[in-house]
Amino acid sequence: MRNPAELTSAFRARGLKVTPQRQLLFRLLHGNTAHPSADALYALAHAEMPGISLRTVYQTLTDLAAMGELDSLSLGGATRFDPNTDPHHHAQCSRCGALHDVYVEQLGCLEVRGLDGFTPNGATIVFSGLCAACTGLGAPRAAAAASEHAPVEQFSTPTPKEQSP
Amino acid sequence: MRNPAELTSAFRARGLKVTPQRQLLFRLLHGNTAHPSADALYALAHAEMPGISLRTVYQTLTDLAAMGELDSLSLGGATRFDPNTDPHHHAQCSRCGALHDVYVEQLGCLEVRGLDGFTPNGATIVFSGLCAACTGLGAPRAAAAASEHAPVEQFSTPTPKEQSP
DNA sequence: TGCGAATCTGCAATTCGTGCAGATTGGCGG
DNA sequence: CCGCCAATCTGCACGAATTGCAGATTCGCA
Ligand SMILES: [Mn+2]
Ligand SMILES: [Mn+2]
Ligand SMILES: [Zn+2]
Ligand SMILES: [Zn+2]
Repeated sequence: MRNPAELTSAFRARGLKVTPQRQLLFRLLHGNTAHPSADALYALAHAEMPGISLRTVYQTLTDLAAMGELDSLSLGGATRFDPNTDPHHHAQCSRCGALHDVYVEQLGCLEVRGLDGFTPNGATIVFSGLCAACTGLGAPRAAAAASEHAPVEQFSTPTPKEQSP
Repeated sequence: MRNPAELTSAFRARGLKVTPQRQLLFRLLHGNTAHPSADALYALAHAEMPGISLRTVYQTLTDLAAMGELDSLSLGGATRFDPNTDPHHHAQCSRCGALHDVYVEQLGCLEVRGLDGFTPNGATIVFSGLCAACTGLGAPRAAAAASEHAPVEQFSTPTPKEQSP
């Protein structure tokens, strides 16, 4: 999603008002890589603005998502919001639930069977496993971890050439 | 998941009882490719056994999933259950919500960046688009259809050689 | 500065499940 | 075939995550 200043313009342009509640959320979301839930954002927002309502957080997140400034992820449990709208995928820790961005290339080499008649418009990939912090710790926390038959695939990692943000 | 007769043995073996409610659900689920929600199954079950409780449907689905006889899918909205536990992926229609099985090969050729420290255990792919029945019809029904920035990738389809079920 | 549409906030209502407790029943032992 | 009792079932309360409402406020243009 764009920065707070740009969002301010974008909102005004659409006839939407720029309230202090919205400005706070713009700020809390910009560059946020935690993929927070509405509740998590409410906690952050509430710390800086005790009077803000959870309802307003939901409303603003919905608006931003509708404007394409946020992606929303339904992975079981509360919906998580993502300010990073670049095409990318995710890796979710089955123990702590943390979500990390993952960039996947060469999607074109996949051989897909069963799409007969279905017109794909995009695909979402979610890797499941243990995050760095949880590796080595006990079993998964959530119930939905009955993954005994999960295919342990191996994925190639491209040469880690420099990145230019 | 296994057939009703095998499940009956499996349940008895675990000290679990085989009640008429469970037998009915075994039958309704076996070979079911609709990826039904608990509610949908309850509707089917209720037609044949008016007295069955929704609670029992939930309970049985949970048990079957825990035994690895069913996979459960959290894709937003109600959890969907899948008797097909072979490793596979899904294509969901953004208009009617229908889910179709999709088999993906060559996962190993994917170049994945960002998994630093994360230990992947498996991946789930969900293709989004329009199913055969909905192709040509209006826009998506559900709200979560703000997919203006969805990457329209192209996937290769392997030679449709015969299948031997 | 004023006004009115857009917002905000608090709370009721929904949707999807899960926790409980009392009434039933499957399945083994006698 | 009979009885027992743990495993189940059913109905309902409760909880989490959202969404619908309505009255009180406030942003932003005139
Ligand atoms: Mn992301
Ligand atoms: Mn399936
Ligand atoms: Zn973790
Ligand atoms: Zn469809």
